[in-house]
Amino acid sequence: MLNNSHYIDKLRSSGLRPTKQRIKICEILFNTEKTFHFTINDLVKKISKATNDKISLATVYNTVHAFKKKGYLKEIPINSDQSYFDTNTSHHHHFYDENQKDLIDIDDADVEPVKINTRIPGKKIKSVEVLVKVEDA
Amino acid sequence: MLNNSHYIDKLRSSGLRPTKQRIKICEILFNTEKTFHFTINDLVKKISKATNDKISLATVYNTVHAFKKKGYLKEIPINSDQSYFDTNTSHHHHFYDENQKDLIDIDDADVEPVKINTRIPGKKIKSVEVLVKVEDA
DNA sequence: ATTCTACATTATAATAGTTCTAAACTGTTG
DNA sequence: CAACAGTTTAGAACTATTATAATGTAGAAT
Repeated sequence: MLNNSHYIDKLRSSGLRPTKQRIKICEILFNTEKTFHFTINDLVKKISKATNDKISLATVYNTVHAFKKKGYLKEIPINSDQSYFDTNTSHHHHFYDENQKDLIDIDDADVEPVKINTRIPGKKIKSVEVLVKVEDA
Repeated sequence: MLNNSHYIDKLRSSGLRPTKQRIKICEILFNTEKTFHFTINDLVKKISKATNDKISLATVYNTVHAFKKKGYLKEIPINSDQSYFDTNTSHHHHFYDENQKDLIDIDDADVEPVKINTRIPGKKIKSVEVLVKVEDA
């Protein structure tokens, strides 16, 4: 168990009360060196491994959405039966392995900037996401 | 009611029996000059406008999936509460208007080819999809 | 510190899209 | 035509997600 004061400050400063559920979820999501992708279901499993006090499913959803809204998580647009989230909020694209149903980051240096030479009048670009679907060769 | 023999041939030659439900759905999806995007719900509405003999929801799902498998439709990867399909199966990317929840084709000439300078060993690229999310300016 | 209040959590119900089931039906082949 | 495999169908089942409403709790006010 590491020092949680960092998460407490982070939560408080973004207007989220540092409840023990949110702190626990912060530990699971942000205590790692490497960023990763997960579904709600993945996260629920990680939580039940990491603690004895279970967190209700509704809270997991609420927390993930709150973190997404605050920019601590990104949702990755693939159409799957469930939503994928990414703890790496920096700009980057993804491979999606359709056999393994696994998401893999593409280092932004490995993608030439995507140039869109057209616009929708009255609209501004919010994001440009590249999804490279791969399958067994 | 146009000449359906074209659809009948097309279906038969791809190993799908030309049932009246499938022919009707072909008419709705492929009789237009312009390609378009739709959800299952959109398609069900179109069908009920176009015919009195209703087609069961299960059949609509079955047919759309069969057509997708045969390459007559493409599924567009956005995470929404429902799946979007595209009758334009040629290579192109999309704008997604988050306010209107509307998909708009991007002419392939308006996008510089996306270069991915990395590979996953043992995997081959199946598709490269760019989704440009836009919102009210 | 105790009380207060707005925000959070919880179990559960509700919802919505999609898939499954198994019986009835139909196109195709022999 | 008979037989069979593929197809359609209504409805049930399933799954991810969201809503509900009661209970709990963090932080501020007293």
